[in-house]
Order: sequence, then C-alpha cells, then structure tokens
Amino acid sequence: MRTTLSRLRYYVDLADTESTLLEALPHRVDSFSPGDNLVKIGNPLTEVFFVEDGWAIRFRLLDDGRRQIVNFMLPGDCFDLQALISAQADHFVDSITPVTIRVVPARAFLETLANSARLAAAFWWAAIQEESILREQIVRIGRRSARERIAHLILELYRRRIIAGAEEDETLELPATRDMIADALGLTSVHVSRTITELRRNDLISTQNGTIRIVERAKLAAIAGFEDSYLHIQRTRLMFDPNNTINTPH
Amino acid sequence: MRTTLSRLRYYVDLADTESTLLEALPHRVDSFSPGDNLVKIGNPLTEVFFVEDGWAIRFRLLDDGRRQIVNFMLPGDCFDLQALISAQADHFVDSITPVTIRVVPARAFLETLANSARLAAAFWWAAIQEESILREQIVRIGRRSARERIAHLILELYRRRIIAGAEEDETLELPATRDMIADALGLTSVHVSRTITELRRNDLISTQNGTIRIVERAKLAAIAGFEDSYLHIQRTRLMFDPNNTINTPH
DNA sequence: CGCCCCGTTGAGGAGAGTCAATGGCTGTGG
DNA sequence: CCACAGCCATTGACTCTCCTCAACGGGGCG
Repeated sequence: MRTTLSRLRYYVDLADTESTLLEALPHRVDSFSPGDNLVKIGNPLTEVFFVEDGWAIRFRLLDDGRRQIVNFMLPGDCFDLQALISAQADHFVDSITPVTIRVVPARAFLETLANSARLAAAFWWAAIQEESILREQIVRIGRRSARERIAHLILELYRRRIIAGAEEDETLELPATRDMIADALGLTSVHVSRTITELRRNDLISTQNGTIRIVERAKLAAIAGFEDSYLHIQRTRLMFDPNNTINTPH
Repeated sequence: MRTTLSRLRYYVDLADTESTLLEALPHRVDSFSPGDNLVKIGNPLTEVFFVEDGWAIRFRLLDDGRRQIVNFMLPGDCFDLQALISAQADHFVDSITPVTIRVVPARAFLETLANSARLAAAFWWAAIQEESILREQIVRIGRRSARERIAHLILELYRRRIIAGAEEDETLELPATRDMIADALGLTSVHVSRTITELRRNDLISTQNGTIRIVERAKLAAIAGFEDSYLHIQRTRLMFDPNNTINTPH
C-alpha cells in the first residue's frame, strides 16, 4: 500500500487514521510472473486491484492480432474501480515484470470509502488522474509525431514514478520492449527503435539495460510538448472534504 | 433531462422518484451558438453540465495549432463530473451546433447522489461508459486504418444516439465537418474526405446534408471491427443497489 | 450577386510500415 | 564450459498510407 498512499498523498492530505483504514481492508496478495494474464476480457469484476510492485499493461486485441496498449500500470496504481459496480472487463491486463498485487473485495472497499470522506476524495482524484492519462494518450497518438510520442511517454512515465514516490534521479526503469512501446503509441517496433536511437544520438536521453536516463530534460520536454502542469493537478480544497467551508460556485 | 434519463435507464432501472429528484435539482439553462466556447482550459469547475440539445466537442490544442478532439458530446451526455472535486479543466469544450445545457451546482448534485443509491449507481455507470469510450478512442486511433476509424466512429456515434433515445432508422445526423472528424481520428480533412467518398462508392454508407445513412450495417461493422457488445454493457445487479442481495465475490 | 465555408479531387512528398538480415544477450542442456 | 536456441534491438532497402499543397466548385447567406 505504500506506493498507493504516496500517490494519494500527492493530491489529498491523509492522516494516519486513513492509511490505517486502507491497510486494514481485507485482502489477499497475488504474485505473477512476467507475461501472466491478470484480467481477461469478459471476466466479472468484483474486486479492486492495487499494484504493489511491478508493471502491467492494459490492452485490447483486434481480430487480426493487432494490439493496442491503452495504458501502463505502475506500482501504486489501482485499477478496475469499475468493479465497484460489477461490470465485466472489456480488455486484458498482463504483467510485464514480476508483479504483486493486493486484491480487495469491492464491497469492503466501498464501505470504507463510505466511512471516510477524505479517502473517497483521494480515490476520486485517482480516478480523475486516470482519465486525464487516457485523454493525454489520445492526444499523443492522435496528433503527435513518433518522436514526440516517445519523448512524451518517457516524461509521463517518469513523472508517474515520481508521484508514486520514486527517487528523482532523472532515470526511468522502463521494463517495456520496443514492441510494447510501439503498441502503446500506435507505431511499429522498428520505428520505435529507430526513433529512440535518434533521441539517443541527439543526446536527449541515454539508455542501458532497460533504463532510460533523461539527459536533456528541457529539450526533451520541448520536443514532446510536455506540459509542466500535467498530472500536477492543483491541490485544491475538496467538495467532499468536511473541512472545506469556502466552496463558492462562481 | 429527458435524454439523460434515457441513457441512465439503459443501464439502471430508475423510478419516477429518482427522475423527479434529478429534475428538481437547482439549475440554470444556458444556450450557445455553434462554435461557442463552453469550457476553457484553466477554468475552475464547480458545476456539472448536462447536454440537453446539440453537439459539442471536447478537445486539446497543441502549441502549433494542432487540435485533438478527445470526444464528442451528444444530447444526454453529462460532463465534468470531475467538478465534483473542483478541479480545473485541462481541455476546451466548444459547441458545434446550437447547444442548450443544463448547469447544476456540483454540490447540490452530490447531495442528491448521496441520497439516492440508484442515482449514484446510474451516474457511476455513466462514468464507466465515458471511460470505455475513451479507451475505444485510443484503440481506434492507435491501431486502426483511416477506413476502419471512420467506419467505427460512425457506428459508435449511431449507437450512442440510440442509447440516448434516438430513432433506430439507420441514419445519423452528424453535424461535424471533415475537419472535426479528422481532428477526432488523428487524420487530415483531405484524407477523411477521400475515405468517406470511398465508403460511399462501396455502398456502405450514403451521405446527404450532414446526414449519414448506414446502408450495409453488417459490412460496415466488419470493416470497422465494431463489436456488438460495445456500450451494451450488460445490465447487472449493482453493488450500490440496496436491492442487491446476491453479490458474491468469487 | 458574390463571398465564404466546406467538400472534393489531383499531384507529389514524407513519415511510418514491411520484410529481412544481423548480432548481442541470456538461459539451458549436453 | 561451450553450443545452441530464442528473444530482442538494430539497421537497411523498399513500400504504402496518409499528408501537403493547391485548385475547383457547390451551397448558404448577407
């Protein structure tokens, strides 16, 4: 839960009482090997998942085998809040590294939210952030060049790691193959490879062993059109928050 | 509110009491001309919007003027549920036809949801559906050809119109220019024009005056890879629903 | 009537895809 | 301990989808 709490705290002040509530939720912990399938299309969803460790991808497959990775799931991310209403999955989730997830019954999770306005607010933030990431993904693949897409993705994943509590050392351990990056960005692995090589030759990034070092952050951000405000959602007072007394609809 | 209720009823049984609750919400009704700006980036959001009539687009602009339309907003859609937590808009919303929207203070809306589990469930569905539409959009622009994208978008918009209560007459009034379709699908207006012309020549659709007639639904769906289950989320019992007694986490 | 917006069409260009070969790395089995 | 297989990144050569630039024309509206 540590990384999840780190993410939530990025947006909402949480006291120890609230983190205790979360930790106290009934749960089990599941471990997976790289390439395992965590969620299959059509599976009923009655549980909420928290990524404790490792990376996973959420993706759809077309009939002819084309794959689109909708987004990456990193430590601290929670997913299938949709489960709260017991829908069916319309996509797959696979691990791409060894992964451990904490599985919480949706019902118990809901009850806890009902008892803590702050927690409810925090998870609302998380949901908003997730949607924001999806929208950014749309802009990225809809209107950016290969170069821009890759630069942008690197910066996004780096920032998400920071928000989840990772060290700010300008490096990103990216456990995704060229193929996965391609399927996330609507490109081919060949072209991803070429483009990353080019970024490397331009001394914007360096790579070794699946770790990317951001060498020239400013230039990279300029190329990507990466906005500083992205995911730095302004920490405002919350309508859910019982302490919020100054909410004035304009 | 009629179209919104039609949409919600597609997923959740709502009694008259609940629809009355919604209608009774304090609100104002705003009217806009085509091309007006409804939501601007950076605006604080403290209200929830219901599209009563007309179409709008939600989009982002890049520095150099490139535009990505994230999605279309149709009658019955509600948006900026994010407002519930008073975030700032990270995108624009413009009308593309004459539009009337009902504006409800977020706080009052929240209070009503708190008092009606069914309404809360219904809007949760709406949010899930919205996210599902975003994911579909990612798959569409990430991994489909121009032909497939356009066919798929037509079928999606048609289905959304049906869900909102429109007549099932195989026609879609699509008040979007080639330019808008292009900006939604990650293409150029020229190529959209060519591709639509080709669909027309193949007798898959016909067009006149901004109305598209679906001539060969089956073929069009095959080309688009449009899945029948899409947006036809199975109506299941709801965890929120007080009448739900058989919820068994597996 | 004439303007402007929009859709269409043509010709040529470019970014990304396809096909294919190479080579490094890792893990495994003889 | 070495040989070999499999996976993955890289690179080259060629192709194709989609883009760019440009011209034309129809329909609505002042």
